[in-house]
Amino acid sequence: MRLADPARAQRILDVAARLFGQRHYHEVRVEDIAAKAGVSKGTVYQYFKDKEDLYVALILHSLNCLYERTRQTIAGLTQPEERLLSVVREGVQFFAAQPYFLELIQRVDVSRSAAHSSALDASRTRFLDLLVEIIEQLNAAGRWHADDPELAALALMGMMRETLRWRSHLADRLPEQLVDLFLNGLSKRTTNQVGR
Amino acid sequence: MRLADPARAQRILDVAARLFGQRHYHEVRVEDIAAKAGVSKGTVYQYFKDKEDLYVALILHSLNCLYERTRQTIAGLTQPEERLLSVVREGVQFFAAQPYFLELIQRVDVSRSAAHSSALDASRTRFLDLLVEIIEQLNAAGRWHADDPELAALALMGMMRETLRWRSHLADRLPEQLVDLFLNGLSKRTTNQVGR
Amino acid sequence: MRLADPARAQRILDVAARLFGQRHYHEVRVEDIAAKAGVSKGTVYQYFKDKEDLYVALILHSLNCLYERTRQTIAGLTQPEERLLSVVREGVQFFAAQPYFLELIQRVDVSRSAAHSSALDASRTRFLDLLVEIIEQLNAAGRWHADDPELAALALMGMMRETLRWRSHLADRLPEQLVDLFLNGLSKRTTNQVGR
Amino acid sequence: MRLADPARAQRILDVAARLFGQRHYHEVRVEDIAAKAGVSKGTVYQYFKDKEDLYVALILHSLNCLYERTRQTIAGLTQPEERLLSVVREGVQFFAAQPYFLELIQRVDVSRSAAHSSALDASRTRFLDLLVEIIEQLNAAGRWHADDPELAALALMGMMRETLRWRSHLADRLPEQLVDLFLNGLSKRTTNQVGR
DNA sequence: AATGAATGAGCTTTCATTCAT
DNA sequence: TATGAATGAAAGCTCATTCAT
Repeated sequence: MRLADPARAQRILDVAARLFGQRHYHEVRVEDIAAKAGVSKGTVYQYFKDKEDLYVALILHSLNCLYERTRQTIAGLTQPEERLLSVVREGVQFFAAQPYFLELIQRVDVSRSAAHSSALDASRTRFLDLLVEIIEQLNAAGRWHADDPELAALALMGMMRETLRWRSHLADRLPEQLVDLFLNGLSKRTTNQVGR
Repeated sequence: MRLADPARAQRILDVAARLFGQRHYHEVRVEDIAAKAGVSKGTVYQYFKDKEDLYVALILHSLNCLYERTRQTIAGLTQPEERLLSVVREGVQFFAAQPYFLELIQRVDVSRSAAHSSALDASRTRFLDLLVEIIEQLNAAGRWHADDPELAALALMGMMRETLRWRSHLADRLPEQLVDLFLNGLSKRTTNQVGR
Repeated sequence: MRLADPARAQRILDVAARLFGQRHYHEVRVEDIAAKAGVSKGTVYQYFKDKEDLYVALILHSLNCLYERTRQTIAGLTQPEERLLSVVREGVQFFAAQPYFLELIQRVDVSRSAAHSSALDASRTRFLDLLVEIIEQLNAAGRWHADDPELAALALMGMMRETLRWRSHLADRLPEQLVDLFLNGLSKRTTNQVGR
Repeated sequence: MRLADPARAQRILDVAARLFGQRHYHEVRVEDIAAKAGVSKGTVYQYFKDKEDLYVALILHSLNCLYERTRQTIAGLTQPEERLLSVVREGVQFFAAQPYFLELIQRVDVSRSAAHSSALDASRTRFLDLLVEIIEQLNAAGRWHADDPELAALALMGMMRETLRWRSHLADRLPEQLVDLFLNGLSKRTTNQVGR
């Protein structure tokens, strides 16, 4: 039934994204989602098996959007530094536009069902792998070096998340600042500048 | 009369810390906390006004422990690089020992009460200020430079949080790795090494 | 969808009236009301915000019924003595039919909410004013005299309440007896008889 | 154990009288009574079997005080009119001094235990009989007439209760007003005046 | 298909009562 | 005897889910 009316399912997802971002899973009532989406409670259950199903669908859907968009953006770029900046830009832009989603993603632990858990985990890993890949390209280019690319990727994600959390209003310059910090740390460099 | 067992409140706090770390606030039942602490529901309410009070007390208590411990540790150190490493070490150690608490801290948003909110915020800010202070000392020492110390502090916290979340089993070398990454980024440095 | 059964709210009110009359507010469980009304707990809360809301709705509804009925009855009567007897008759009949309600009315003090309190008070005052009005008509007619009409009205209400409380089984002749007592007291009168 | 320390039991009763008068039985906590009486919860249970026992003891005790005081006062009076006025005066004074008690008495229905119920009923009846007796004396004196003395007694009690409830601040003149109303009703009398 | 009334398990919180000290 | 910490039954209320219409 999930496909009865895609536009309607999308509207439900949109509303859910907003509400789940504002309050925690257990604080958002299915009734509220239905009301704000302009449908009835029963309709929500026609498109989604249950509340958790809606929640997981929402996360997977959004993560997928971000992933695909980012993939496309970096496809046209050759320099790993440019790719890195693009990934960060996409991420910052995406989360700044949907601030609630930042919270949402780290609440991946709600799920009880194994199927859901692994789907979520796969989606997360896929995005992380994108970062790891780019870091390995940085290594390969010989201008930078990361002993442990995955650790570096995690660190970068953490930097994005935490600064966005408290600095979302200053998101404009954030990507450059973050990439600079990530690549150069606090070293008093004279060269190796990135991002104009 | 039966005398108030001083260990009892602590045991409740300990159990609560574990459970709130494993599951979300709304998924932890007061009854479970009581049961696992070996007391009755009523006893929990004798020590804490309500569930939120217990929750906030827990966070404040733990944050305070971490803060005080860190404060003491860095008191004896003169080099800002050493201080930085110590703070990260304390943080990593603390959160690795109580993994659940990592989740806990970023759920500071539960509280509806203004009093609680500000207390939590103050506690968070106090720890952040510790980091900012050290970063400013790094600046002052002339060996490093951060344009925006608070942003850098946030970034460092994010790095710690995210890597710990997924690498808590490899916490041993983490502090050095993180400080290296934070100070030097991915630059191919020959000098400015930290952490032995 | 299942259509809202208009009789259902009424059935809940009826059951609530009976139970709140038999036992005190705090001794009546919402679950019992639901069970005796043949609905579930949740249904009660669909029709009424909370227990107090149900309670207040109940009192206001009943008081209003009594008031309207009484107003209509006396509208067709010209003699104040007849009006007085009618009011008492309506009151006695109403409370004899719903004995529990007598208790209910004097428990108007449950409400903590200002809105509820004033609504209840207004409803009470409105009925009292009806009595005061009639007593003033008795004064104006010149056949009777009350120094303090409101005090007299209160006294009459007290007489009704107390006698009904213990004599509800003899409610038939009560209105005439009460009016006689109220108008003539214990005086050994030869004239001024009322109530045929 | 009820007699371990009469002064202490009395203090508990006093406090209980005040609290039970201000709020309903179920809204007064044993803990509050204990605290305001300056004893511990356990001590309350040393003097009274349980909460209901305390409650019933309180009512019986107070009713008894009123009864005995009234008995003594009217013992020296010969005219039934004077006796009547005295009874009303005692009642008004008693309830005006302890306004909470007015509420308390009509909450005699809390008790589940048959023993308690009958004790309370007996106490109530005893006071009512005092009134009935006086009314019969009024009849016997030939100056007044009540067809149904018990009904008249009930009516008088209701008048007292209801007017006191809303006019306790004007309790001074109330006894005379009530007795006048009770004896003469609203008749435009020229004689048969009572109360100076 | 869509609705929303109805359900009832489940949660927080209170408080009379007990009993170890 | 006095205490008050501990208990746990009980009650109010919520909300995900169902299903008659």
